[in-house]
Amino acid sequence: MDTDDLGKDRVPRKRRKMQRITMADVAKLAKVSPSTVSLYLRKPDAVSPAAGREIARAIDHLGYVPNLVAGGLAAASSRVVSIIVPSIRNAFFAETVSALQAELTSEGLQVLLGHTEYDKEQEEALVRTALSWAPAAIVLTGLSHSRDTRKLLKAGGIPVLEMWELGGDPLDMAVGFLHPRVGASAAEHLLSKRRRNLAFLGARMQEDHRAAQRAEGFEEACRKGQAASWSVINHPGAATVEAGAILLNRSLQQNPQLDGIACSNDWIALGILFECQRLGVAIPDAISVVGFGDLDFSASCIPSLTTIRPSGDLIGKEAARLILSRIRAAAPPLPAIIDTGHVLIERCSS
Amino acid sequence: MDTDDLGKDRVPRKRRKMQRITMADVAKLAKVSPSTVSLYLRKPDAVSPAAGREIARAIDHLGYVPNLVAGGLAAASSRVVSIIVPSIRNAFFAETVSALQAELTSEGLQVLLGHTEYDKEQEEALVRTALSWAPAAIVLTGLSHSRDTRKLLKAGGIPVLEMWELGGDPLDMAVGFLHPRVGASAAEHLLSKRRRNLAFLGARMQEDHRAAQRAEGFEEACRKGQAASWSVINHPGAATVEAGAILLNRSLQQNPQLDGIACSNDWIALGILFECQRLGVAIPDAISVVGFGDLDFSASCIPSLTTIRPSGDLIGKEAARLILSRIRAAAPPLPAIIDTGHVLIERCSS
DNA sequence: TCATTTCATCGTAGCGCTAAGATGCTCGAA
DNA sequence: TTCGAGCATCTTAGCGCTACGATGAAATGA
Repeated sequence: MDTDDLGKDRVPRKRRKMQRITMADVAKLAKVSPSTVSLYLRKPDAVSPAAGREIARAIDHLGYVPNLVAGGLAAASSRVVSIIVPSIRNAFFAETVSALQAELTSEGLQVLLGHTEYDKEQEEALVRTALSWAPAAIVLTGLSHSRDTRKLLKAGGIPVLEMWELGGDPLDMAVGFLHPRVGASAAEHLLSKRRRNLAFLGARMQEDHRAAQRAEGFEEACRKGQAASWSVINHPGAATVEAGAILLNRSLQQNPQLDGIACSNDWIALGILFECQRLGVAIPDAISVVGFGDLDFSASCIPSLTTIRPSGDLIGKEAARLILSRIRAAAPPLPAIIDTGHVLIERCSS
Repeated sequence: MDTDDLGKDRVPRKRRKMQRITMADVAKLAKVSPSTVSLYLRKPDAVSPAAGREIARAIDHLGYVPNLVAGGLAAASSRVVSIIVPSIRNAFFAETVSALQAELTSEGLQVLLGHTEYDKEQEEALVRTALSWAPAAIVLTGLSHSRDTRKLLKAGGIPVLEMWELGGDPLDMAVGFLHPRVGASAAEHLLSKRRRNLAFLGARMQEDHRAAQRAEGFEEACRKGQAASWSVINHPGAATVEAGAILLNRSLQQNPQLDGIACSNDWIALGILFECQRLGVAIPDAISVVGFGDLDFSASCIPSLTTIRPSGDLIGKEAARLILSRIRAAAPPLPAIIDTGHVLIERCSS
């Protein structure tokens, strides 16, 4: 049939013809209206069992996949939680993200991930795009953000959760612990082992200000305790096993009396263990070592590592709990702050 | 009559009054039409410099944040790439995701993350939700998926990329390497070191079938080479340092002649290093060890680890490259397959 | 000179869904 | 019989944006 002849009547614009199966198709097949399908999908109990069965059958038959983009637009909020961490390669954040995601996924929420590489401007850009998705919530790492980031988030009216750090002034919710206390615990432990010449060895502390906070807490405890000498040494690169070896050599050079080391994380501690083995320095006889993180290897290495466990997993779980309760209940924005604390695990390296 | 009718029901429905700043607000302030603003945002070169300046100023002044949800709906495709990996805690995938994301973010694409925990049904559920977002592309790990997953993806009409594995029949694009070849390389290397009683120690191989493939390649090479004896031992739990210790003890018990070990990854290898130190077994004199992964610590541990580097980073970069070219060019769906290969790095443990 | 092309800009119809309010329908009470 | 209440279901108006096609002005050609 030649439709061109009838071309004078209003031709519907050619539009990208998504052949996708829509809710209307399901509705037609189930012999109900689209809104009943929508209702069924959101609150199955609100439709009659008979209609529900029909709809379920139609969905199954057609292989219907709801379009969450359209849903998000209509509902002015999407089933997405945006998580922004410094780096997903970092075992700490990988653990937290993993736990958080497991909890959120089971509630039908998706995770939109971003990493800042410890760059505040990058973070701001990520927050901006995250907001473009009208997420159900935004999770950030730490309490320190650029002024514009704070402004964006305050204007956004979206639940915000800051994790892995406490002690400052959270935008909304916060789950984490006090990093200065971690540094202090390490120092106090070393002092209790009659170590008097201490050092805090950290990496990337110019950017990772949580590590810097641990160093500060360490120094503070040294000052208050009976330490004879103490210092903080930073390696500008990433916190790796190699960095640990470099840091150990620098610190021994600086103070041959050194007998107690706290590390900004367990990778560095492991590097120190290896380097001491290489140098013939006995651990813990000559030097006690305390790590941070309680990573996978910390219990199994030689000697096993005394370390401080921050519970990245618990942070993720608690964060998920707060977010879910906020999303469900639309609770008033009372600042919910959860301190997950830290635990010093004494093993053979101290 | 008409006027009566009009008069009485002109009550506009109360609607969630999003106070959000929209493109129309920007357009009004910049004294252009909304579509010009949209055009400017998508193709800045297509509008006149003068109009562009005005629009940019208006955006800045209002603090306008585009609504990507609406954009995605209108354009029938969102600026999101969905990445599904077994576990983000695994350093391999963390590395790849990180690289992939860095590349995609710089092109304005977001990453929607999911993890399957090596469960095919979980993967199917994730693919389903991923499709609900009408993503610009979907990235999966491995070539092996449930039948429904394959069906969903083929029907989706969305670019699909499978990574970290080659050798099978990809759905669309694939970036990875041949795992059997990795196992074979390890075996050949051990044989070249005059090791004759070999073992492949792996973890979670009932689920991680890429590790199982490496084991198969290892056995195949043993069979073809001059190996006197060989075996494959699996630890059902996760691939950790602890698992390495357990596996070493089991394999020594099984074959005290053992003089060459290949591991399904470097964590296990590290566990073997520690356990050998504990048992007083000299590496590489008594036993040669080859790992897989070339992780952070592999060059620095004692002895430094001979290992096979799979280049998770490169996989991520190449994957991003393929996806971007596909999105931009809407190229015909010729299967693009990239082999990133692997490199054996000889160090002191063999 | 007028027709044609080029270019920036505009008007507007959806994209697929949600949610407020409207509409029936059934049932019990008046 | 009438009236509401209670409930399932439907109608409809957007959500904010993109992309198609139209418009009008300037540039070019014959």
